[in-house]
Amino acid sequence: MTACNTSMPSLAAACAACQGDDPCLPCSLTASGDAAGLPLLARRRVRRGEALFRDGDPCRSVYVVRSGTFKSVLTGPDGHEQVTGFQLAGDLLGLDGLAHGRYASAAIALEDSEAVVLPYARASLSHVGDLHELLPRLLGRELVRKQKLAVLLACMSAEQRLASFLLNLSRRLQVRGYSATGFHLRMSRAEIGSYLGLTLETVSRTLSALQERGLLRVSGRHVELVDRPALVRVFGPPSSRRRGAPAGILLHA
Amino acid sequence: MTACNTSMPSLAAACAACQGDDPCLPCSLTASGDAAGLPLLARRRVRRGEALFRDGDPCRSVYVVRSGTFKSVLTGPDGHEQVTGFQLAGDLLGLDGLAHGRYASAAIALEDSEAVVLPYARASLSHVGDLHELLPRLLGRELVRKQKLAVLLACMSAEQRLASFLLNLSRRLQVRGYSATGFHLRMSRAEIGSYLGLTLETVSRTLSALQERGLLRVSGRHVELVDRPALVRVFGPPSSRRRGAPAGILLHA
DNA sequence: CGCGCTTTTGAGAACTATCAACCGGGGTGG
DNA sequence: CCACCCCGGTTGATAGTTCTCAAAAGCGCG
Repeated sequence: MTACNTSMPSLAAACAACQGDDPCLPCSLTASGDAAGLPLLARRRVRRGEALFRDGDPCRSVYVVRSGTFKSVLTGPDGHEQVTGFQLAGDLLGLDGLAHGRYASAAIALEDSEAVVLPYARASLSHVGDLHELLPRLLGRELVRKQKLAVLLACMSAEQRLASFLLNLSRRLQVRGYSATGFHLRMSRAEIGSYLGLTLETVSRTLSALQERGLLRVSGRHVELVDRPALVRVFGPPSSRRRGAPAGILLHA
Repeated sequence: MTACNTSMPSLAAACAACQGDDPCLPCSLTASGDAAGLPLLARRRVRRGEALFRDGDPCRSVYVVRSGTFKSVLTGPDGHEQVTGFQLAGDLLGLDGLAHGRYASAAIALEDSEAVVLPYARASLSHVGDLHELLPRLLGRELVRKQKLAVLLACMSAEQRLASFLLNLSRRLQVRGYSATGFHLRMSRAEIGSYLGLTLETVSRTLSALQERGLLRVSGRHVELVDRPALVRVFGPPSSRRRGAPAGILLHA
């Protein structure tokens, strides 16, 4: 793990979820609110299946996942759900509410989870280190991620989407101190499919196919990445990418 | 056009590109840099095919399109391009550079264009009204747009993608004072396809099909939206959406 | 222990990509 | 001035991927 080059020296210590050289909200924030002389930050416990907030709710805070897993979902009038993201410990939630003052998506806990509340009133924000400083960078990072997701959806095959998803998840778990090769999916096939623009059957079938080829092993929601290089090579031959997608624009990179 | 509820009263006047109730960078900014007591802002002229900036360039400014049209593109090592967006007058460019200090995408002019430079040094930004205040909202808005694009790519058919694209373009042109029913496409079929995750052949075919059904008329790059209600109805029957996509999550909404 | 939900697997259909040929306009150069 | 070429767009035939519908198996949970 590389150093955290955030502009918040008071929060820079003990940054465990800092990925690469990106600025980040250090884990110290999620671990103990009053560390480094910060004011105590409220937390919210959310049980599996419950919502941290719903789309349409007025946005008065953004959140940092402290523990557990969330999914971000858009809900249509007909009740159908579209998953727009999965958030692990250290990830931000609710940034899309900054646009119009109302959350654009709901945050649902995929297991019993906890989140730190970052009130978005200007006065409160100034208290939280240089969050005000940092916010554009964090938002920019989310923007880049959504952009990568859009590219993935625009030009990757089902197999490539799944490989990208698993490699991305693997890396994020590793950064948090979990195994990079064996892990437990907290989301259903249907949720994965919704996120990746595939049906749950295609997700299941594609996982089976990857297993058949010896790239990984799946048993229900447990996944073992057996042959990581081969998984990366799924994107390899430029001709295997649909519509000449730029390489290196991958979720896991 | 509704009122511009920006928090920048000094810039709120003469806001022509303000869409709906979103906060915006008023056209006054793009029209005359020194209006409302602002410092003169630099402009850059970019000729058709030229780059305002390229991916990888250090990000020291964001831009507002003053006139013309741009495309945002990611370029792979193999030279293939992936279009990630189209920007018209008043739209922002370069926000994805705020993440890591380097632009994630290049901005290429689709016609002779001009852009206002907003230096991103803190000192400079403070000069530009409350841009510092406004930035999170603008970024949030971009985030929501990219999210909608991802949803579109995840669960819409080719026909729905095209309809969404055209309706969105129509609305944006209308807001800028152009005809909402007849307009000129500044981008090629290949660029549209790249953006929408389709091949250029499918774009062409789908446009022909929509014309065949009398929903629009196309001749090269000229488009006439003949039956707008029918175009909206393309999304209508929930069963016609792939994978139960949430309605109302459309680009043109 | 049975019920419901998730997952797997199959067969067929639908959609879109791919390959290929053709058309048309605009600019270039003879 | 005209022929030619190049580029963008259109259209056709075909193949491939993914969706849809369907049934059965696995698993957790009351």
